[in-house]
Amino acid sequence: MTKLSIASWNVNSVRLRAEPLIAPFVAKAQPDVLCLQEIKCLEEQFPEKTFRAMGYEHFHIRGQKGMHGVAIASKLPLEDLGDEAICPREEARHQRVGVAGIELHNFYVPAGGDEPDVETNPRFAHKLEFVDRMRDYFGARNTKKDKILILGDFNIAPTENDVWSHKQLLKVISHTPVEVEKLNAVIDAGDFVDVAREVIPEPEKIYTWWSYRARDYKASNRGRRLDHIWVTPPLKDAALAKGRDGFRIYEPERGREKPSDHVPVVLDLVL
Amino acid sequence: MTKLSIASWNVNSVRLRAEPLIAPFVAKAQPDVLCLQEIKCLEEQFPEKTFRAMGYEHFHIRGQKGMHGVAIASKLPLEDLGDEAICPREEARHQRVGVAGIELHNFYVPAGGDEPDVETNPRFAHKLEFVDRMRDYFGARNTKKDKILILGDFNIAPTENDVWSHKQLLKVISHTPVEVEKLNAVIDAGDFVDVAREVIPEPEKIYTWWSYRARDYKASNRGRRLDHIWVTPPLKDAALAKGRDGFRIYEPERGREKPSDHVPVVLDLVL
DNA sequence: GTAGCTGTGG
DNA sequence: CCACAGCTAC
Repeated sequence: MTKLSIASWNVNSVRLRAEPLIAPFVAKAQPDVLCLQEIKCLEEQFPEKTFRAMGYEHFHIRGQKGMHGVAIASKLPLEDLGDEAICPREEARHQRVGVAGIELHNFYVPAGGDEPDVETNPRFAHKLEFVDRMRDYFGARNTKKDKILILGDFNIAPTENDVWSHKQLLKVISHTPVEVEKLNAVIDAGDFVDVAREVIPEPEKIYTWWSYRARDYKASNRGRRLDHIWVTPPLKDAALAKGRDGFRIYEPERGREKPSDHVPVVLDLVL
Repeated sequence: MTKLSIASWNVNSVRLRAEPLIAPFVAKAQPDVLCLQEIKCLEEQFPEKTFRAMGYEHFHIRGQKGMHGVAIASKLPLEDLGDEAICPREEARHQRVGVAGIELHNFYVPAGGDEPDVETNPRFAHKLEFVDRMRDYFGARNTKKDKILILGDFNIAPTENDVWSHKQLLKVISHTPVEVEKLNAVIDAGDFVDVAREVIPEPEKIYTWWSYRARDYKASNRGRRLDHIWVTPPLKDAALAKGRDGFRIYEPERGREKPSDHVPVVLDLVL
């Protein structure tokens, strides 16, 4: 019976957030594995020293100049499982490692631009194709037997209670029916358990992201649940063992000085 | 017998420095009049509120979008003496006010670009013309009788001991012979007293600026004296009354977090 | 609103 | 190295 705690956080530039935001968070939350999205730097620019000072010795980084990028910092050794066909390596939106006997996938799904129309907006087309490739990949895996945990910024808020206003967001990318349908197809293809909704059932609202554009994110509270942690059936008991206490959304991080627009989500697995 | 203390500081963006850099400096040094250069904002963007909180109620601002710009914040009333023909108002490099019976000029002399050649570098030509216009202006004034104080970032280090290496800077704009000659012509034309060199004689080194490009400004100490305070003869006794103690260069300001590349210089006048 | 980019200016 | 501008992206 060991506890493994895994965090996911879109930090919107790791170089800007490491010292002032991520380090204080880690001092409190102490996750064993920290999965980041939108690191916005090349691998060689990742501030490893700062993370070593926080107690992380193992790294797996997929970076790009200035945009996107994902990284995993871990207290436990990471096993390189090789690249998968979900997106080209240079897109720096996906990485896969083995940790503590679990296959861990960290995703930064494309945001998709403004217009929810694949004819006029190639970014939206790219987003939908990306999610289709996730579906195809996990559909081809033996997810009923393999211990797989996938997480990250999926940039889609699937249910009515994952957004502040279902009605007002139906035509806003992140909550359009076509995106929601495709995300649910990934769930079905991989037999995934959506941990957040398992421990915090509908109709309770869940948000992990609040736009920078609001003057006071807390007052207007127009959030969305864009960040997710899913597990395959062999990990379901481990993920739900601690119930609601085992899954935490660190909402106060949104209220810090110079915050990310996303907050960390953390899952304690009891293995 | 009243004391009037006047500061000059090229702050390299007043919006960025007001709260974190200028306010703490003012809390210590308490100058009555604060003359700034390179405010890098329009008049309406000047953070007057922050300066009011520091005790300054009177303002005279010459701003431009993003570049250059000079401003005077004062605890004593400022008299608008009107614009002078030294540079077009929109260039935002010069202002003139009356304060405590003194005519005060605040200058931001053009930097002059890289190549010290008027044929190939129009910025250098502009700088030399600017200094010529200073010479012509003060040459036409009755400087033997009028109480005039001029200060600011003159962007010229006149003497060998105003730079870390006379030899290495002879062809570097700020210390070329043609610039030094023209700056000395302003001194002569206005019968000015160079207060710093009066109270800190040669060969002592004096610097007010250290490049951002040095990794450690203090270790390499490759400074230049680009910021000056000069007075006409009727103010000489007032300016020198306190001797060396009356003229201070706040060098530690260069070592702060996010500093300007210039440090403040302050003169106490005994009137 | 925030943070990258390239380019200019210092 | 630093800070604008104007740009793109989220």
